[in-house]
Amino acid sequence: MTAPTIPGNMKRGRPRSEQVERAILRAAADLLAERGLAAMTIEDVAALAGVGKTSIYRRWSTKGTLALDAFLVDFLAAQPLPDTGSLEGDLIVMLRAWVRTARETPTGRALTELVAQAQSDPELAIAWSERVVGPTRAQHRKVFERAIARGEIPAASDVDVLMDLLFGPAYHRLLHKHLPLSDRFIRRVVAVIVAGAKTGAAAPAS
Amino acid sequence: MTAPTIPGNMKRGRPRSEQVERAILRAAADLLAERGLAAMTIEDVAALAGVGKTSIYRRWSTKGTLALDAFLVDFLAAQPLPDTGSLEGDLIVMLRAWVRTARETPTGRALTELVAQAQSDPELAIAWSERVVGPTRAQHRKVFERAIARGEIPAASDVDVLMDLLFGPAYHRLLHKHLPLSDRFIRRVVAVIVAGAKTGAAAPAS
DNA sequence: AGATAACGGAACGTAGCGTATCGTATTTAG
DNA sequence: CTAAATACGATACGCTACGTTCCGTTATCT
Repeated sequence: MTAPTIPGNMKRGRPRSEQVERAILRAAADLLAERGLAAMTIEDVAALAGVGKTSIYRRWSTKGTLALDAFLVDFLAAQPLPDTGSLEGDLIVMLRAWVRTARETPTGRALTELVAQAQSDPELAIAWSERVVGPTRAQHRKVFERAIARGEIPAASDVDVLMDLLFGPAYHRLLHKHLPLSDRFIRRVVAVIVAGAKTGAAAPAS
Repeated sequence: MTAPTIPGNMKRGRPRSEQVERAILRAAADLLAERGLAAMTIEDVAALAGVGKTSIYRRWSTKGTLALDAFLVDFLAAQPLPDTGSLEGDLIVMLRAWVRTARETPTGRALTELVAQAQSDPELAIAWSERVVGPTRAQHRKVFERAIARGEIPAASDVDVLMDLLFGPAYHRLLHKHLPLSDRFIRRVVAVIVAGAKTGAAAPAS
């Protein structure tokens, strides 16, 4: 875009400081964990990081996308790709890890607020979809594909629907808070999905 | 509380006007449908209703609870209690009605924003739980209890989990927008739940 | 050496919230 | 009929936080 020649290293002025970037993300992560997204202000992030607001707005256009970056690495790193040998075992491990992150870690508590913010911030909605939903689902898909390869569930199973059946109820309880995300809940959700999938109910016929 | 005597009609000054209340709710519903919750301001509602901001704050403490009242009646009225004779038929009717309301009606479009707002508005969260989630689930529960009475699914089935399996995936797609709320999605979600429930996978053993 | 761009700091305009204060209108109690 | 109580519309206010713009300074590339 900017350079018609070699795209390597021909930017002119002072380069952006990686140290500044790290300080901003660190401060944002701390404030996010401490107060939540709604109470985290850009001015506070700048003050805590010891930088000017300018340096934040130069890198992130909205509060939501900054929070997403502060949230992203830790969250994704906490989502395992299990291989217990059975679909049921794998799904329980994945759902337990998600619930544990969402409920017990500081970064996980930002989960609900980011989903909420994405409803009125189009840029965040796109980033959320591309950088959280996409990678997460790509990883989960592997588990179902291994189950298909093992012959546990029909090859024609609608994996997208099965993934929604797995995490939809979990997000549901997290966002509506009507019932706890208990381990019993996890086991029963997985049991119904696995039993239903094995009958071929998620396959094209229906 | 206020009267130790007859609680009937002993309030002193000028009573609140029902006409004002209706005008506020009408204006709020219109602006909610037209612009969404985030872009709806209390000042606009007051101007459109032809009332002072005072009259709004006298009745509702936050923007969220006002929007909830403007949203509530129409939404609940659009959720049927079917009796097709089979669990699968009933669930498909209910989920189709929910999806249709959420996707195609002006009031339904406020659904995502209300859930979002409830994440940072404790009063709205309580009201949402009591006035939307509670009544909705009470109605859905009847459908599962009829299926149990008919012997379609085991009597010990965890109906709460089954209801989360039904609406969790729908909210999931609505909020994350990663995939469409298609009729095929509805049929497959229901098929997996019914098949899984019939095997007894939602019962206490698991 | 000179051009370029990021840096921290500060000031600014904007928006919308929720509160307070007015004079007016409506109702009940006595 | 009078007085107290409360709702009414209107307006002004203080507050917070956003996102922008300017400044003089600093670092890097050609």
